Amino acid sequence: MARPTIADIATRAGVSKGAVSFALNGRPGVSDATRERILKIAEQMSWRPHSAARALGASRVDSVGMVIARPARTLGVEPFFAHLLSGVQSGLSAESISLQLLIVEDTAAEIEVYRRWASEHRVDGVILVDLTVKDPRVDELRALELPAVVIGGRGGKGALASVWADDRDAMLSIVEYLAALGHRRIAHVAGTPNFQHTQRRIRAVRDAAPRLGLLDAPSLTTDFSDAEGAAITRKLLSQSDRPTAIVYDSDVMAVAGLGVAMEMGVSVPGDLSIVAFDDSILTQLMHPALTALSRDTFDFGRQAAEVLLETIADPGTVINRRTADPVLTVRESTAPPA
Amino acid sequence: MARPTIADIATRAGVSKGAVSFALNGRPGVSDATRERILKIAEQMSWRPHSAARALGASRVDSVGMVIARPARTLGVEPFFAHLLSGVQSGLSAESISLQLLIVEDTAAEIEVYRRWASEHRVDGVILVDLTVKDPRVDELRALELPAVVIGGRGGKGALASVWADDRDAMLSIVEYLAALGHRRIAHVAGTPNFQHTQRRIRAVRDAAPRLGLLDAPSLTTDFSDAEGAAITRKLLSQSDRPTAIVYDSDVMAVAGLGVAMEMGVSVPGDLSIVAFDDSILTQLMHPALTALSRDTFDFGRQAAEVLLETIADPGTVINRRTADPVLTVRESTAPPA
DNA sequence: TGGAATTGATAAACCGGTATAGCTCCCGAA
DNA sequence: TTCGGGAGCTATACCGGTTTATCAATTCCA
Repeated sequence: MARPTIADIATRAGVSKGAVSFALNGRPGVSDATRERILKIAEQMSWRPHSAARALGASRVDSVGMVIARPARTLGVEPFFAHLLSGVQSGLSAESISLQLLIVEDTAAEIEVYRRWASEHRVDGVILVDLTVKDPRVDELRALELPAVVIGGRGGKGALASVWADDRDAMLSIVEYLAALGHRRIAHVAGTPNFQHTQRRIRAVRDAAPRLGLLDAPSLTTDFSDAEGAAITRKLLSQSDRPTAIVYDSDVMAVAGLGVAMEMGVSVPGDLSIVAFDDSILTQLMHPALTALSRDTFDFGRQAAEVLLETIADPGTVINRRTADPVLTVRESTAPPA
Repeated sequence: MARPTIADIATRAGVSKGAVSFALNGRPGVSDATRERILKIAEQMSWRPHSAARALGASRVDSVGMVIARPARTLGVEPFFAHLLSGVQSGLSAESISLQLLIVEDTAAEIEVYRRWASEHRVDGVILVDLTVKDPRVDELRALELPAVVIGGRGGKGALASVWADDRDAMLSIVEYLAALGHRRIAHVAGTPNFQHTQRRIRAVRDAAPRLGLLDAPSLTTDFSDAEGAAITRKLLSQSDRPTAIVYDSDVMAVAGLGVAMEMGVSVPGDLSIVAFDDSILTQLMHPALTALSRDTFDFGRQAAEVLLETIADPGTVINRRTADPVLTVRESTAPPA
């Protein structure tokens, strides 16, 4: 028989549907002997619950969603999301909860997706990335009463659950490392200005500058694209008092920056040190290989999944979990200034 | 009222549940006036169908699945999947069908996922990538009676629906281009040997060699990783009669190969021409920028989604749709041999 | 020993839709 | 005038689970 139902099992076992349901879900109401018998029959018939049927009765669908609002063009290159996804899945697979992934163009579309998911009961909760300042998604999700966890940014005033790493400390460790090498003119090619993590990193650079005796430490924002990363690098390196070190907020921009430096005849690390705030295979493929800040992105995803499941189970408590600190991996692109 | 049901609408409109269902689904059974009235009320109450309820009655869940069986480590770098995903989604969004994405370690795990999805009725169909020779997934899916479409490889003897591009012609165009430049010693760093597209590309190179008067045209297989791409390049460039041109089956391997060449003091394109069989931002970030074969991956995904939906609607007919031919984008990494 | 509490099970309602049988009008044709 | 038939709608079964009310049989305790 294809796709048996609990009614089939009940018939075969000579009991009622209810008894079968109790047995399969390990809840009281049947004797151990009967439970044993029912389980064996279910196993034999290779029964599996019909997800829709279960979702209709109990009101959970055993599925969570994740929407990424970035143009697909800038998305693919970064291993970040692939690692994050794998991590999220490993965190979900234990409970055999499935993941719905959606890539959309902008935040408006993303919010639209949340509304649809909520009204169609398609997901039990969602995972948020790229939190911005005064992010409209936070209020929206609260209004929809959709459990959520924010990746990489504290939920802020107890709003949403979150999983985060200390961006500030990480950025400080980079700047301090460069300062210790002797650099005094450090530039920071930052990401999208309204992302919270961008702001935190910019603030970290600004705060550290006087303490470390930096002559100049401008943070220049971009849209995270290789094109803008390259353009800003060109501008920086054309200045009369050009920086001796540049910190990039993503590995892709760092690679683009390296290309510009080579093109302009600026030797790396001789004339310019380069650090990427995010590690991946990309940075290792380059010549010279790039010094980069490594985060355990997989673990990040895994923990986000865990926190989300806890939040779904108990929407009352808001979890803010801090993950392992990122580590600076020194490679060939950094050296003392000439 | 939160989350209204059709019963709520029925009450408000003073009609029965059935009438509401007819009206909302645009089927006969209600007058135009009544339909109008019901639609307006549904709109006012911002009603949306409960996906589980709908899935239970009609037996479709309006959701399709895609499993990628590659270690996450090698996955992220390639923009290929991100573009493919976006394309798939754009093809699905028209019918507001959702996508379940899963990244697993190997084919065994992938098949396990299909079994689960089938028995739990979680998806209406699946999209297959990376078809291998004698792929076990084909028989499995047939046994599960799960509609499927294969991306980038003809389904083979009418088995599964497919969306494919002509790998053979594409590879021929690359080799012919290099031969026209004057290259006679061309190497091919191929991908995983048991992938069907790998075999097709290898065969194309082998068949073209004598016709174009190539002295040597070895195809060397890899696991698609940057590490193996680099290792094989090192070996090739160490030979006494080293190739004057290398074709790589992926952009990541081409980038790794370029790195090795630079490291060994082999100038590109002076001493060595490099072509990547797959384009992305990566190839453009390099110096020199890599000549690469561009495929419209987004469109590929979109068409796969369309074909899958047609297959789900009518499982009888097997569609084999050929997509636009790939185009060779010539950049700085190719030139006549020294 | 009788009544209360517990155990093991059943029948039936329910979740929110879809599908179908059937009922009531109303119109036109014989 | 009557009957057939279609339009418009209702009532109800159904999908495959979960959950609750109910009930009989047993155990417990005073």
